[in-house]
Amino acid sequence: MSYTIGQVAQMFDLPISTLRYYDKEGLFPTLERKSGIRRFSEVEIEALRVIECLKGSGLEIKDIKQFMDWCTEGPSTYGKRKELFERRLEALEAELARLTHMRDMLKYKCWYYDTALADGGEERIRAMLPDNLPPDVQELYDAGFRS
Amino acid sequence: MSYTIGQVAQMFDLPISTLRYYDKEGLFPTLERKSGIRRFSEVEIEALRVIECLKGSGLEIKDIKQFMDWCTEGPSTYGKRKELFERRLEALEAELARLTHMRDMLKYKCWYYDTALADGGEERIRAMLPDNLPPDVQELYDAGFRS
DNA sequence: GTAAAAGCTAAACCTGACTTTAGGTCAAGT
DNA sequence: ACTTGACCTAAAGTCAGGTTTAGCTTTTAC
Repeated sequence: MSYTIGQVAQMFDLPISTLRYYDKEGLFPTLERKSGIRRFSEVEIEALRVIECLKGSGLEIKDIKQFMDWCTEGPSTYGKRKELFERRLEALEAELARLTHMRDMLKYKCWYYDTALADGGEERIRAMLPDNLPPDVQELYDAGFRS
Repeated sequence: MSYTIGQVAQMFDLPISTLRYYDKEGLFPTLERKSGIRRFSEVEIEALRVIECLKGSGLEIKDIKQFMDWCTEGPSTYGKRKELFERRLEALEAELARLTHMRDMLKYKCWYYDTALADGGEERIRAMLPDNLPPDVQELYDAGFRS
């Protein structure tokens, strides 16, 4: 069973141009053609599932291509694949920590403008700073800034 | 007290070109000049702290400019500023959820290749799928894919 | 007073991940 | 046979967020 590019585009809700772009970037190393027309098999469908996943974790196209090539190359590349995921996991955990911090900052800003709006001015809040904030807001404050 | 562009670049460890770019994009609405040369005051220094923070939370330059303009405009814009931060907070929480899911997927992939490497092949893992994984890995599996 | 260092602008260039365009080929239905 | 729709390529365009370049002017140090 094989699919045309249009069918695959529908299945994954992707523009056709994106599929052609992925192909051009080498993400479907074993993609076959019949008189010039691409025929996507289960292998490419599976590859696309992988691509969506890896993309979502922040990998760049060239790294995804590298991974695909390693998969084609066989068991001798298990180590490299593992390292790729380990590096990505480390980067993603750092990003999660950073974003968690940013979320606290944003919560603080929401509280700040909520209060300013209720007060009609920033004077009362500023008088609370930096040590007389409500306890739950105090926790957020360290992530904050002053504008 | 005022600073030259070079001094500010050093303070924030930013290229001079970036500061000029921010200025061109309108991020320093009250920046003064003396015979053509920029003089950064405390206001701009504070603006830069804000910029770094907002950028880190994922705001685009044009939204940061909007925020700066609202700050210049005064208390009548508290509501708009609050909404900006609320929208950003919502987007960031969605992103955090997504990345947490991706982290689990990556953990699963690390386990997968770690095991494949120890086994010298994927056969044993594949025989465990999808229901006979170790309990801690099983938790990660729902986030996984098959390659 | 002069030379080097630091500042200035406009405009072109860069990267990543696509998208659009222009012009041509292939396949399916009538 | 012919039209229509789906497919093809190469190359150019897009967007964000800068960076680089070329050619000036201003400031600083001696």
